[in-house]
Amino acid sequence: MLDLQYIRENAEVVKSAIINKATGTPDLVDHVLELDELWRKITTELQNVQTAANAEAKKIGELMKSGQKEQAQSAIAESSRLKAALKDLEEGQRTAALSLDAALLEIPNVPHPSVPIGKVPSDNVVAFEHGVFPAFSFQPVPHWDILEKHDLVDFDRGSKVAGAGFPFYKGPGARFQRALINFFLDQAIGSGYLEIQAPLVVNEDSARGTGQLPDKEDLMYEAVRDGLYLIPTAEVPVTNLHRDEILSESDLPIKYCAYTPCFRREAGSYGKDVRGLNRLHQFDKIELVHFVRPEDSYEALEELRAHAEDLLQKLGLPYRRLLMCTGDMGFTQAKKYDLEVWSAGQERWLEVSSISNFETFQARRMKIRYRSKSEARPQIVHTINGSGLALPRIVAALLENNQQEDGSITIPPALRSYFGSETLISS
RNA sequence: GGAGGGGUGGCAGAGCCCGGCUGAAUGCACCGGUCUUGAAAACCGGCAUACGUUUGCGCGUAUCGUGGGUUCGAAUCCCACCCCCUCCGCCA
Repeated sequence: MLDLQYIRENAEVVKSAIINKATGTPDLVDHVLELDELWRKITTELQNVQTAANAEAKKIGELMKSGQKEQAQSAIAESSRLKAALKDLEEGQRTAALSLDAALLEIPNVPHPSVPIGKVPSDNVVAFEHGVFPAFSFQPVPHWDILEKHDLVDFDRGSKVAGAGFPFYKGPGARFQRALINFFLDQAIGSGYLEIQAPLVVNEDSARGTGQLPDKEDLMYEAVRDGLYLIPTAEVPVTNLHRDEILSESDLPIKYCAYTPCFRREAGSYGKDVRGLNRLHQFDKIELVHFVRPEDSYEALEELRAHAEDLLQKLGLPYRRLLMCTGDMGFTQAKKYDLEVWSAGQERWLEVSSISNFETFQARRMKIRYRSKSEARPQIVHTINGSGLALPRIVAALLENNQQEDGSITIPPALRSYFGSETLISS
């Protein structure tokens, strides 16, 4: 959610943002400004009447005390008349506020000036590439063949027990996951993050706070009876951790890392995009979250990005960093990077991390503020988050890139102590 | 599941029975100052949030879990809902 005053003062900027993000019509801005004006008009009038009513009530108290009953009676009559007027104004204000809030929620975050303007994925800028593609003396196979050969993941029984996209990981497959989780967490802790174990369900307020509601409810599994949502990412509970709080400036920056399973309905996908581990309804991810002062947020974005890239480098995975264009970056982000690893068996890039600066967009909804020494009022923090990292596609890329002619898989040195051996072979 | 207690400012905690003098005592934290070589202590002053309005000082409105009601007037009385805590039971 953007600051209303900002929209008033920067209407054209916000309109361009809507156009560049292709997320609605710029008329929304005018609509918001009209509703804002209406709301303010009603509010001013309402407050004037309230002032009169308050004065009258106070007068009555004094008259009663001094025994001037007659004057008190006429004041009571006047007060009753004001009260009737208040009712209509209050109703009008409420209606105006609801419309205004609803319209405001339709306005996307404004992209940072450094974000390229574009509409489609091909407009994203490849900002960085690292590593070399692995060379093979044989034809490398996609990871689903490897998973089957070594019996690492059981998709069919997962389908039976839960549904498509809910696999069982078995033996070395499960162990490999656990190794990655521990490796990622230890790396994050070493970089100064505080480890968090978060609830895997959140309430409606939390889902709204990070922007999953109102319009992305199809993304989430819902426990209707209890009004809870299964988290689509740890970003939701971890960012909401400080909802409705005023932090002290000395608390910042706050950096959390959290491992959680993530649940996504992801309706409407098909084909090779969802083959194997490429896209699942439940997957594991380590999420990194920063709460920072506004002036520090772009530095923090690069810092978090570097932490995520460091993991890929330590795993020896060739990857590239995309700077997402306005049309492909999402509603709530001000700037976003995607990290993609090269998957040699499928010969394609797989997205494994998405790193974004939300500026005040999330924090304003959640009322996460801090007391600043230089400002009289509490300031809204900036939030930044990114995956560090999402497991399934990392598993896919590691299996595909490190496969050997004899069918075994070489484990990257950084993971060996976690996995317990140098190679993965059939048990 | 049974019984009881409670939700007040950054935190702790009065006020509620007996409605107006309470946007709210007091303490802590925090900020500024005096003192000090410096710090601590002591002392003095400031300090809820949001919105509206104003060039500004300021003024106004709302907010004591949420929503509704009674009343000229509600933190305070009534109703509903949400949440938390304690004890007992059950259980990993």
